[in-house]
Amino acid sequence: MSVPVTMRQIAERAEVSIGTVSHVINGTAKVREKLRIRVVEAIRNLGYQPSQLARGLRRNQTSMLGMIIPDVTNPFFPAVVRGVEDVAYKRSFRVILCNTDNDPHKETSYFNELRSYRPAGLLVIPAAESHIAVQLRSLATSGPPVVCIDRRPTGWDGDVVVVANDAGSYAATRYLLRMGHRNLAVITGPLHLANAVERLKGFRRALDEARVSIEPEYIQEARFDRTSGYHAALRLLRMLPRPTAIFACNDLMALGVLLAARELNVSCPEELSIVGFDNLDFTEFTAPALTTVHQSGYQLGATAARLLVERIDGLKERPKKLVLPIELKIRHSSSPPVARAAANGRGKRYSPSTSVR
Amino acid sequence: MSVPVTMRQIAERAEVSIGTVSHVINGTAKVREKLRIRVVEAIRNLGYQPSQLARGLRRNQTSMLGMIIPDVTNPFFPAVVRGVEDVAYKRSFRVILCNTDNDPHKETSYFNELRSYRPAGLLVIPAAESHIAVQLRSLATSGPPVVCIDRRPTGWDGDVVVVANDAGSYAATRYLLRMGHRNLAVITGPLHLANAVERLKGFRRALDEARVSIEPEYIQEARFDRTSGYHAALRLLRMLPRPTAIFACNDLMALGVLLAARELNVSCPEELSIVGFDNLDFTEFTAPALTTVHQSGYQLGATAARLLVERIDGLKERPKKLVLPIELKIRHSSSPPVARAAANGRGKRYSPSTSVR
DNA sequence: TTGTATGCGTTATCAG
DNA sequence: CTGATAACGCATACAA
Repeated sequence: MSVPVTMRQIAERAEVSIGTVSHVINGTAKVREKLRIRVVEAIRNLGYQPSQLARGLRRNQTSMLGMIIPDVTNPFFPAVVRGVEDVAYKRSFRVILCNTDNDPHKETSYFNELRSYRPAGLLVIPAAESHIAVQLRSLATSGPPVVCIDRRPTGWDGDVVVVANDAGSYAATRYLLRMGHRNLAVITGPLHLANAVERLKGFRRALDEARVSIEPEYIQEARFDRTSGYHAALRLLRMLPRPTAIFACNDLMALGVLLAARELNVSCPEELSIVGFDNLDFTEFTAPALTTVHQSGYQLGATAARLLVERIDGLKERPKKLVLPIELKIRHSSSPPVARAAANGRGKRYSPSTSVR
Repeated sequence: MSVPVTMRQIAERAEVSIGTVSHVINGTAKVREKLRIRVVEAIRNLGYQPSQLARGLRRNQTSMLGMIIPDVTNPFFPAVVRGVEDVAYKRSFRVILCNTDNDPHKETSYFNELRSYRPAGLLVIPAAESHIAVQLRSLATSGPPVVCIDRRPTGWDGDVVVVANDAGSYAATRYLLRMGHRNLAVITGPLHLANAVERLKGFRRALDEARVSIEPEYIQEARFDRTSGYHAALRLLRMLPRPTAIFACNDLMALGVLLAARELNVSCPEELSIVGFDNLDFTEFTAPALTTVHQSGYQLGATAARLLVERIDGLKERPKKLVLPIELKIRHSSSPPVARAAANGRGKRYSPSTSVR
């Protein structure tokens, strides 16, 4: 029992051929009940566990789903992983997770290595500077099916599951505008990322429709993390006139904004409204609680996994682009601009009685 | 180029035998420079990628590290994963992550399946009701090395990396006692978990040393998540006399306590001091910011991975238990008890002038 | 229905 | 140093 038990041993134990054993395991041929039982018992008794390595080699396919993500530590991704996990597990696929650390080289190396394990399918959330599209295409015909999540790498025209980024920031911006803000700033993600671009686009669209103009320096590009959001906010909050509202294109950056505001003694939401994007757990517990655009990481993952499984099952339709809906969660980091903001030089739109609450 | 290229093809291309190719790839024998170059070029040109499946089958060992964790979604674990990732990657091991959803069955099935991929080593953070110890032992001699992280499953006497749980809660409790609290309550994790028990033990030890007694109902067992922490806090806060301080054995539960306190209009820290454990990111941003016991998930993972790699390299010493240090982070959810608390019937230790701030 | 034999892509053992 | 060749554990086409 110390050395791994193989099919041969259970064949001997059950006094059948090794081929028969394989058949009862895979249900690939009818086996006389008597023998079947003997085989099953032998398997149980010897605690036999088929070698995935041998099986995969022979079939040229394993039952693993490879999943490549930029950073487990980013609080948005774990929910996506869970979504994938749950639907994969039901279909008896196992998911193996690789963390690229947002490093394109690591991404490439994981990608290649993963492939050589012959996974049934691949799920990838591209890294920031990902060049993965070229490798992805190379296996478009021959390799396992791939679906990209959350970000579409430039040059990739296969399956993709994303959220309605554009609609999300559009809704957030409209909300700010309706409350009377005219001095809006935005902190975007890295603009070589498709989703960062889309979020900026939604923001601009809302502004254009409302015929509100924006100074170029009110558009700050950051890296989707807290620190870069914090620094961008510092720059913004020192500008004159100071923006009365900042839309941060994800919650991590919104948190950075909140921290910067605290540091500069700019009160939120009285002097500064902040809106984020993602609806991460912590947004409920910051002070004040963050208004944000909700997107479901879990649904993102689950949907992508479902699509991937369909592809594995042989779905031949042309590449799909699935877009998940978003929802604006209004909490306490946003309010109408108050007179104090007007002191910065813009017109007064509120009487002094609209005081700080 | 559409079908995977094998060693045979690069052997033909380089006009050498397949064995030679293997030798240049693995450096397992000296090869004449001329041939070596030809081989290397062929590999580059054809974009050859060795089949990990075949290699693993032959060697009965792959270069994967299997990692089993209860729940990616639990904010403490991603840091651990990152720690593992970083040291593994440097040694050119790839880690494959499996999420058990805290389900012992899933844990077992992942464990067995993982084994059949012949990973070089296994890292496991046992699930709550884990019975994995028995399977772990079965492979103690024959299977790949295993190191357990964070929790030692009952019955497992192999390698383990944990934090100084006992010392952590001891420090937290002493701190509360020194500030004058005498009416302490604790919310523990599931008490079949070794680390939950240790944290409770540290709490008790501090109390015993200070000769402060505690009513049994002031010790509430919960499940290490926010919801169960919330409910436990609700129960606690309705007791008379009401505790003036609650030590929650992890931050998620501490957050639950904070929420419960808000709901019941019990102000923190004036009427209730809260101390957590873990020092998750969000603890800095709650209102008030949480005092908590810091433990480094990253170090936990990195240390465990280092130990595992040593074992893979053949380290034969007897099982190690590595204990990582902790550190108390004092923030704003804790303060000396005030007179108001005394209204519950306990002695007055503070003059009324120590008012609510 | 069941057994036999071949090959999946490598590595490792041996001759040469 | 290099080239055959035999496993590794399994699935499968084919024979019986």
